[in-house]
Amino acid sequence: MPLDPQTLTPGARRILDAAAALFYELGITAVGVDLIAERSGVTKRTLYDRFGSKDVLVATYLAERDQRWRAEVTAALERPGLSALDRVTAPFDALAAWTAQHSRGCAFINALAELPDGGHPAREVAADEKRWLLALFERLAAEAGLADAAPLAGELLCLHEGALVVGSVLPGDAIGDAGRAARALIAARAWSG
Amino acid sequence: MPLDPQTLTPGARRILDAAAALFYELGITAVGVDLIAERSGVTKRTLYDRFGSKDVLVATYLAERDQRWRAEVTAALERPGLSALDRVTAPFDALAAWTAQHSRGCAFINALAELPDGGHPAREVAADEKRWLLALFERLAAEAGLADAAPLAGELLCLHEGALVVGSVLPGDAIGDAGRAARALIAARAWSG
DNA sequence: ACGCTAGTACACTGATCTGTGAAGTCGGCC
DNA sequence: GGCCGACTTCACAGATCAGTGTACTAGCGT
Repeated sequence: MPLDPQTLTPGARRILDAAAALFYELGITAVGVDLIAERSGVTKRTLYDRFGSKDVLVATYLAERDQRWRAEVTAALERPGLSALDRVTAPFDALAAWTAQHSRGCAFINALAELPDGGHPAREVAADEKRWLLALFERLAAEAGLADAAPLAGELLCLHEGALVVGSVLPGDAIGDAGRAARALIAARAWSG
Repeated sequence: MPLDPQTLTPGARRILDAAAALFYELGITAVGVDLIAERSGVTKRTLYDRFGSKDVLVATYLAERDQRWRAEVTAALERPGLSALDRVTAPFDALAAWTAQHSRGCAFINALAELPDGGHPAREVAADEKRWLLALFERLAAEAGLADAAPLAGELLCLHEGALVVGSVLPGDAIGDAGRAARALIAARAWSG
């Protein structure tokens, strides 16, 4: 349902960039297509010619953000010198770097909060991101030889998402807290398994 | 800034009840005052006579939800036969019961996602709820004689909020996962401290 | 009889919302 | 030359947005 963010016309590129910034900072429902068109230096007609609807534009915004976030995590995993156990908590390191530039919390969580309609194309994109991270945690835990990789992955995902939420609401180092807790949970499994 | 949800006229009561259901299910920005008035069997004039603005109505909605949630947690803490360690994870038990009736996630997180404007009266209500829970975790941990109660409380809050988010997005028992992780973190501290 | 509070009825403002229709411009490509 | 894709301009639809003004009614306590 979303467009491929890699194959966009120049106008569509500017539209998506402007929309991404506005959606994230002000909220999806609160931002109208008129504002996006004005901000990207493009007419509303072009916006609809390229994307067809606001819903598709929203889905494409999340799809591109998902691509970038996965690339960030992948890069963190490819850092040299990581032990198998270090790799399990690498997404928390990526998250620390990510949130330094994105202070309004998780775009996917925010989108899900704003778009309760189960049929909205953006919901599937957002849910996919969470599923991907859960599967990644499970794979990394299994590769580290940890027992009960599946339930551990669920626990790590909770810590991860919670850190994202808490960090955007309260002062303090929520991501540091979560990373520390993740290492403690992993250490407990490493001893017993 | 919010009204006292305890001292409402009959009309205001119906308005708040209808608004709470609609805000939670459909989102705050997506719900207009006309719909709230119609749904509560009251004219829009009455809505504005009672609440003054939509923003105050939103803040009052969150304030009442906060009251009810705190009562739920307090009740869970007063169950007989709880050890001091059990009490630390009691909010996770309350959360399990709570989410059985509220499937659209955390009203406060959702509100913060939708209302980026720092001046919105509802933001302070939502942030207060998180601060209260963080302080509660710290108090319970200290009462259980656990070392480093403050950082532990931060970790537990991440697990708690993460469970709320993950549970509303993916299938599976996120709250069970988080509760198990919380007990593991506490056990690790109980041994060392 | 008086005033106070709660609420109704309803028209109305001005702005904004998503989305469309029709016509025209521009450059590149075959 | 001919065509196409990208984009512009502008008007417009129909709905909805938050919020207001005015005039009215019903009940209650004093």
